[in-house]
Amino acid sequence: MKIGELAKRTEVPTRMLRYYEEQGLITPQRQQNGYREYDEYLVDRVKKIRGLLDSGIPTRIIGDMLPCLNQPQEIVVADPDPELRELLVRERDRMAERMALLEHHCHALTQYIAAMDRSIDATTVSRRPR
Amino acid sequence: MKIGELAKRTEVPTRMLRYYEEQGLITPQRQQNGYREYDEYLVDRVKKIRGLLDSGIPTRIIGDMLPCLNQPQEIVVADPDPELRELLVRERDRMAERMALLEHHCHALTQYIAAMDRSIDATTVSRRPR
DNA sequence: GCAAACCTTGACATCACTGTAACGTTGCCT
DNA sequence: AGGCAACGTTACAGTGATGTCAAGGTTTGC
Repeated sequence: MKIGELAKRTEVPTRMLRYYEEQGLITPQRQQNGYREYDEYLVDRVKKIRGLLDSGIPTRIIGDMLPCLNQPQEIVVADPDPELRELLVRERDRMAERMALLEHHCHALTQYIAAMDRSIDATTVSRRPR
Repeated sequence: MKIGELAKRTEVPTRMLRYYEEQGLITPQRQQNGYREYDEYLVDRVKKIRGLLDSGIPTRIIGDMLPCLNQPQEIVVADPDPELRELLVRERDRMAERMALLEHHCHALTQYIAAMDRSIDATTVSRRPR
C-alpha cells in the first residue's frame, strides 16, 4: 500500500511515517516512480512504534526493541543478549515510574475538576432567586 | 537558597530551572550580585512541574494548571472558569490514555524479559556438562 | 591572593515532531 | 488530449524540552 493508506490505517500522519523511515524504524520498498510501497505487516509495526514513542521511549531504543516485540505469540528468544535485557528492564522500570506519576497527577486533576464543579454548583444555588 | 541547592534537592538540572523561569513557571528573587534566590516553597513547585512535564503536559498548560494543584487540602475554587475546566478534563483524559498505553507496553516488555530469562535458563541447562 | 566551586548570560546542538515550499505522478472528468 | 485535484517526493525551517559549552563575574576555603 502507499503512504496515504498506511497513514489512514494507523492514524499516523505521512510526515511521521517518512520520519520513522529516516530514523531507520521502517524501510518500505519503492515503486518505479519513487513512491513508497508498504507491506501489510508494517501497519502493526507503525502502531507499535507510536505506542512506544508515546511511552517516552526514544527512537534509538525503539530500534533495538522492535525485533523483540515482533514476536507473534509464543515468544522464543534466539539470542538472549544480556545487555539488551538490561536495557529492557531499565526501560520497563522507567515506564512503571512514569505510570505512577501519571496516576498521581491524574487523580489530583480529577479532584480539582470535581472541586470546580462543586463551586459552580454553589454559585448557581446562591444566585437562585428566592 | 541558590540555584545549585535547588537543583540538588529537586534533581532538576540548573539549566532547566532557568528554562522554567524563562517560561514563567517560577519567578525567584534576585540577590544584589544577580544570583537567583529561591524560596523554600519552590522545591515542591519544581517537583510538580517535573511531574507534569513527565506526564507530557507542555509548559504553556502547566502554567494554567499550577495554581490549581497548589491548593493545599480543602480545594476551594475561586473563579471556576469553564474554559480552564475544559482544558483540565482534556488533559486528564489524555493522561488516562497514556497510562493505558504505558501499562500495555510495560506488560509486553515484562513478558519479553521473562522469555529471555527462560531462554537463558534453557541455554545454561543444555550446556550443563553431563 | 589564588584556585576551586559556583553563579551569570548567550549560543549552538539534539530529538521528535510539524509545517511548508517546490515540484513530480496519478486518476478522473469533459 | 487538456486540465485539475489528489497524492506522492525531497529539502529546509521552526518548536519545545533539554544538553553542553564558552566567557566571564562572585564566593569560599586554604
